[in-house]
Amino acid sequence: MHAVQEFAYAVIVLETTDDAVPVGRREQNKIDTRRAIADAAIDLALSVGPGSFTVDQIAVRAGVSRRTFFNYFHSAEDALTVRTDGFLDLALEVFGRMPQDEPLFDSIIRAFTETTRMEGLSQHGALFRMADSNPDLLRAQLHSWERAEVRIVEGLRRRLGADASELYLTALVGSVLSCTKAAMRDWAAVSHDSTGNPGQELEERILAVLTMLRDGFSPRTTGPVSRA
Amino acid sequence: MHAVQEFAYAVIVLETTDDAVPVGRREQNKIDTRRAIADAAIDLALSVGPGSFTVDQIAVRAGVSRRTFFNYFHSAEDALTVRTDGFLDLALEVFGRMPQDEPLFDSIIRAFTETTRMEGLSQHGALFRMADSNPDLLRAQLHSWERAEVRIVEGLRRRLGADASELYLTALVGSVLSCTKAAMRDWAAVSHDSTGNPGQELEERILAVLTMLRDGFSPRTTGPVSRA
DNA sequence: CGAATTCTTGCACAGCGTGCAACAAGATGT
DNA sequence: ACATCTTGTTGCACGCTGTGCAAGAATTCG
Repeated sequence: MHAVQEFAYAVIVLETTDDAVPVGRREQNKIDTRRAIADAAIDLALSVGPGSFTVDQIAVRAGVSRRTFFNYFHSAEDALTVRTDGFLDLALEVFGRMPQDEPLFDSIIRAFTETTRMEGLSQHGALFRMADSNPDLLRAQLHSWERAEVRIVEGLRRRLGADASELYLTALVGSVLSCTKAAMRDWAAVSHDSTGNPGQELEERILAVLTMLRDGFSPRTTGPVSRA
Repeated sequence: MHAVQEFAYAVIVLETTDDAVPVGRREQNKIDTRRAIADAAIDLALSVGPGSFTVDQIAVRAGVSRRTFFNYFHSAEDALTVRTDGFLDLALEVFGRMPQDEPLFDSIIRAFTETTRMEGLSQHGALFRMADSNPDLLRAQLHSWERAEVRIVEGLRRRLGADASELYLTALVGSVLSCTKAAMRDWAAVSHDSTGNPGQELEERILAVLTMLRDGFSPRTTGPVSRA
């Protein structure tokens, strides 16, 4: 019994008008279920804290059986990484739309900074901070970045062709993601009590740190953004 | 009943003459037990493959109860990261011995390349490759690198003083570790059937990739090492 | 509508991770 | 050497995890 399914028609109409891709009922139900589970997990994590709830509770809240939960995610923490996955997937997609003749690092920087503007960032900060006190969640998030790294390397290989060695590609992408991760961590660490535009603050950090990476690290430039 | 403890005397003598730090029996037993567990886990992983054995099997092989295993490690995969932890700890220690007036990146590069020469690398490659087919082990390893990142940031902060922002530090260390990780992955991927000196091959990769990072990535240099 | 496909669900089961209390081994002081 | 305190080990119990399997329900297809 899908709790989600009650809204199936409405959602289909909305999604269809958006994508103009008439997706079947099966596929749509799976998308909805996945969403419902992820939302339930995030809600729970935000309310009672990460690691303080069971898979059963997520399943109940999502209107799904325990077994079905495990058909979609391997663990409770995995359900909390859909936001991270989504962000990185979107960044990759945006990157794919960049002009091929543009300098590589300009494309990379723009891909990430522009992605920041589209994504709802409200939950990202909280999720990031949770990882500080929850090793399992941290691992899940690290895995999420790792999976994205593989996809991005593939996308980059398509752009650079066979010129670049595998080592160069993985080192480059790994560094870019490490810097982005550092920027998001730093951004998430500052308390977001309605001070300025959060999205812009993140964008500035990403820009700063990726520029630093492009030009080579050097101790003289200690970075424009500093924290107490 | 420690199986390890049978050798307690001999080990103590050896260790004491090495370190000149007379460590108590308690502490020494813990070190031995930890070693025994880790060795048992790695042996099992190498023989039957990762994820194909239980904690009980590790405990039995280490001559320790199941409960004691969990006093030392949180999971079977955690016991497989002691090598990675050791490598990164050693690198940090070597880095700490570098002259303060040396250019930062020279110290970093030398710290890693020299660490490669001291560490027994036989198991590192195998452990790295295992992670490809075992998500849990991959997560554990990623976590290991993450923990090291924190320690290294701290060590670097001590060297750079308060000049460097937290964002700069984490981005720098994260990139360095990502590059090193990429080098080790690339190195581990090639089959090590007695072709040349494995240690040197790894060292070359680390040197290449960290130099690239220091000078800034640029698509013209596609990296000296290429794979089929 | 009937058949084929695919998803959900309940069940069962081995294994995980931890709190707890009893016990053993090492450390400490006289 | 002995009594005592501290610290580490062990077995037990218990709830939760993750997965294979088969039955049933929903969707798709002809």
